[in-house]
Amino acid sequence: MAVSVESNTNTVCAGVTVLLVDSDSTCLTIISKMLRTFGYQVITAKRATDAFCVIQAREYKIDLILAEASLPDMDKYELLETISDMSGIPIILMSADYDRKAVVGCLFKGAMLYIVKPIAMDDLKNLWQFAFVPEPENVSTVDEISGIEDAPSMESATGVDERRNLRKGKGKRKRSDEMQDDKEEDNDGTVIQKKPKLIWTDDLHDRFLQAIKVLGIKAHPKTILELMNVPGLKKVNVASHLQKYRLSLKRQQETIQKTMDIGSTIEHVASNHVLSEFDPREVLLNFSDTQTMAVAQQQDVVNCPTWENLNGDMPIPCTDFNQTGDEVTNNEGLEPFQQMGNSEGLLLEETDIFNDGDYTSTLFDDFWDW
DNA sequence: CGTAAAATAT
DNA sequence: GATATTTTAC
Repeated sequence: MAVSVESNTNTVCAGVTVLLVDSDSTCLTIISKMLRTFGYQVITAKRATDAFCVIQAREYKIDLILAEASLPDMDKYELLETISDMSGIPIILMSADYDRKAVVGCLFKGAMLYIVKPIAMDDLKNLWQFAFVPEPENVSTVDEISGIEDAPSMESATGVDERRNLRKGKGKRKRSDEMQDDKEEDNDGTVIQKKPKLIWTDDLHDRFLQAIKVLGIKAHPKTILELMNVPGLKKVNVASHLQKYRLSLKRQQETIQKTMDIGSTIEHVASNHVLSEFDPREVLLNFSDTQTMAVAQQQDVVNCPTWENLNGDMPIPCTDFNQTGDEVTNNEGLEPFQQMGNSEGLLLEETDIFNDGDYTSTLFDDFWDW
């Protein structure tokens, strides 16, 4: 990494490679552009897991990481800890909220700097300097001082952990005006991370569908979960999704009934449509390779119409159980998800797509308020 | 444990 | 205001 400190402002940062991590496409684009005008080399990632792939692949020598603090798939403390464990690359966080506690917490957890969005050019101009700050020898014991709870370890790669369930007494939910950030404070002052919301991406949903295809319509959450074999996915997640799935099935069936009542002429056409064979898309679920990341990002948008693209109604998946409810029994020797690789790509809390302008990313609430 | 319904979040 | 997801209650 040759850093040329030239008098030309624009090339001050030449040679410094920044890994930019932000789930928000617009942020990613804008900040990336800004960085490049200063001469940074920029690699982008939309999720923490993607960032980890880039780091671990070591295809690039990354000098600096600039990451959004509230990534959908991992909380900031865990992010800091994981990255410093695996690379020691200096990390700079950014966030739209000016939360002093979060800022200080992140600094104690090893962040070099915490920038509050919106990001200005001047914020980025001198960041390259952090690439040269030597790593501190012992980072431990900081936690005791700061009183910040240990971030969960990498075992739960998705940032989904049980700590919330360990709380004493399930008191009432917090009022929404207390639930600003992704954390809350316990009565002893311990900062507790909230579980990010799980997002059922097309891929995750496909996996769910395939599990159901194998298990039959009366599959139960537990078995579905087992068959799906997605790290970090919880039974409640599946149960909830199953509930919604059944609802949408019911709705479909009802509308079908109606159309059949109206005219018997179209009857057979309609049922043919509904019962069309489930489309087993080729193996697309592997997010663990670096090379698939770009593909994955595109897939999020381009993929076949399911669910999100269908106004909230789930697609009818397969013929095996639609009408009869009979289970499918040809699952002998079937290991449907074996070859799909471990799907690390659990997406939490926020899609990286701008979906029909209904909601824009929270990161840009500053600019477009509702 | 599973499901339905209520609550919350976005 | 709708919908997706979580939490609660049974």
